[in-house]
Formats: sequence, structure tokens, C-alpha cells
Amino acid sequence: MIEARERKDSISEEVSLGGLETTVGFLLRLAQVAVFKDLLAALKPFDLRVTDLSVLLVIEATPGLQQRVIGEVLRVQRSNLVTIIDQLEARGLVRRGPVPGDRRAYALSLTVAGEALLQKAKAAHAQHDRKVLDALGKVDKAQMLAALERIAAL
Amino acid sequence: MIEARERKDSISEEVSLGGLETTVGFLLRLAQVAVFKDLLAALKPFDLRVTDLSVLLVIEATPGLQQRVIGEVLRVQRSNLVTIIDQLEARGLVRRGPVPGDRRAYALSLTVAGEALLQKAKAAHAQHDRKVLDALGKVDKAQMLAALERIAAL
DNA sequence: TATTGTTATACTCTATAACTATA
DNA sequence: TATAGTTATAGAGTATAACAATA
Repeated sequence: MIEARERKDSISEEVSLGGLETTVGFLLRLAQVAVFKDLLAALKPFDLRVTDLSVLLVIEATPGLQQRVIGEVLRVQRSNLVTIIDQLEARGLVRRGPVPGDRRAYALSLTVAGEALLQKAKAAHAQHDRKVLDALGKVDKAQMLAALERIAAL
Repeated sequence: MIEARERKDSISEEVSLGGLETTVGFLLRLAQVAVFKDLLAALKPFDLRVTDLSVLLVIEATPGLQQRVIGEVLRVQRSNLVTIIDQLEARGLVRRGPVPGDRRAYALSLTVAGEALLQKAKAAHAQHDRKVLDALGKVDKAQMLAALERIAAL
């Protein structure tokens, strides 16, 4: 059984990934999955997913935004955003108000309850973000952000 | 219409993301999506997805590997790996051989055709990887990999 | 009893087309 | 004609449980 444990423990160290392990793309995926998993866990007490928090943050920053705009900046198809906003609205966190001069669109804003929940969620998010930043090590945050932005624009 | 164009062009610059834009997690997602999209396009001529290439690379590096091990190192559930290997095997790229002393498992290896296709795919991958590395800018590759590894271990 | 590969299934995320009511 | 929101649907990717054969 010692033999078995040694075999199992050594897998991630001894099995070569054929160069994949020194690839930015592969580690980028592992890192992104880990970050989302960690943030999702941090948001669990508030019953919010990562996208929900993103939506609330954007609306808080610019009340009156239309769904289309939120979809654009968050890279979410406007059709997929409908259900997300529906749920936030049903929970009384977000309000779909009228847009003066355009009866097709909605002006989104946070309710008092939404604002209150967001504040708590932001505290959890800040704690999560601190963990991520600590993991940067020698890499400067600003340079990391710049690098990720350039990669995102490939 | 000038007004309309200006409104549209300015969205990504003028609409605040509520702090999200200076967050490692958010940009990590955008970067990862872009990298996978770019790599997928690069692999299109060979009809390979990103995971397919990863599997081929790992098998090439260590012929005789079992599916379970590949799933572990690539973070793919062994049940989801079945179809992936099925397809590669059906295309004559991968072979499921016997494992001496364990008739439950398969020893995976590349066929001649699989090896040949992989060489071409590797060239395309190298070109893609070069683009990603160029986007790193001032960030040292080794330090970036180390940072991503630490984030992945959150 | 535990493990390998397998099957079946479900759930989330994402993508596309078409509809409505407005503009 | 074009646009905002909506509906329906389909496709990935991922996750879980249970099974047969074998250890």
C-alpha cells in the first residue's frame, strides 16, 4: 500500500504534460477555474454567482444602464442576460425602470435591498481578491493586468 | 448617425465596470477565453479541440498512460475522457493497448498517423504560443507561470 | 472491497435564430 | 429598417451516480 500511495502522490509531479505545464494558456485555465471556484464559494452565503456580482457591480457604478450595455461590457449575450436580470429582479435586488424616450429599453438600478446585499458581497469579494493578489508574488499587479488585457485582445 | 457611432464606440471606454476592470479575476477570464479561442482556431485545420491536443501531447510524452492518469493531470473527469479517446481512436490517432498485469485498464499510445498529425498541430500551437508570449510585455514568463500556479492552488 | 473504464444523465454556460414592440 | 428585450433551442463543457469487469 505504500507502493500504491507513492504512485498516486507522484502522478502530478512525475507524469510529464508534454510541455503543457510550461504553457501560459494551460496555467491560465487552471488559474481561472480556481479563481472562479474560490469566488463562487465566497459568494455562496449571498446566493450570488460570479456573473450576478458582476452585474450588480456594473449597475451600482452606472445606474440606469440598459441590459444591452451590461451584456457588452461583461461579454454576456443579451439573450442570456434576461434570465439573470429576471432572477435578480424577482429577489428584489434589481429594478427595471423606464428609459425616458425609449419604451423598448429598461433602465436598471439597484433596490435598497440590492444595495445592502451588494455591500456585504463586496466585502467577501475583497477578501477573495486579497488572496488572489497575494498569489501574484513578484509580479506587479498593474503589469499583470496589462499583460492579461493584451492577451484578451489577441 | 455620428451620434450613434460615438455612443457605441465609447461604451467600453466610458461605462465603468465598478472596479471589475482592475480585477485579476475578471481579466483572467477574458484572457483565458481569448487564448482558447485563438488556439481553437489554430487547431481547426487539424480538426482538434484544445483538449484533444492536450491529450495527444500527454500521451506522446508518456506512452502507455492510462485514461485515469490523463484525466487527473488534465483535470478532466475520467467519464468525460471516454468520448474524447473514443473519437481519437476512431480517427486512428490513438491506440488503446493492453496493460500488462491489469486487464481493466488501457495503455494509450499514438499511432503513426497520430504522431504525424501531432507534429503539424504542434507547429500551429507553437505559433499560437508565440503570440501569447509576445503579449506578456514586461512580465517575465517564468514569473507569470509561477503566479498562475499559485493562483491555481488557491 | 477498491479501481478502471463505461454509460447515462443532468446541470451550467454559451451561442443563434426568430419574435415583439418599439425606434 | 434597425434596435431592445425576449423566447426557444442547441451545443459545449463539466459533474455525479451507478454498473461490469477486474484487482
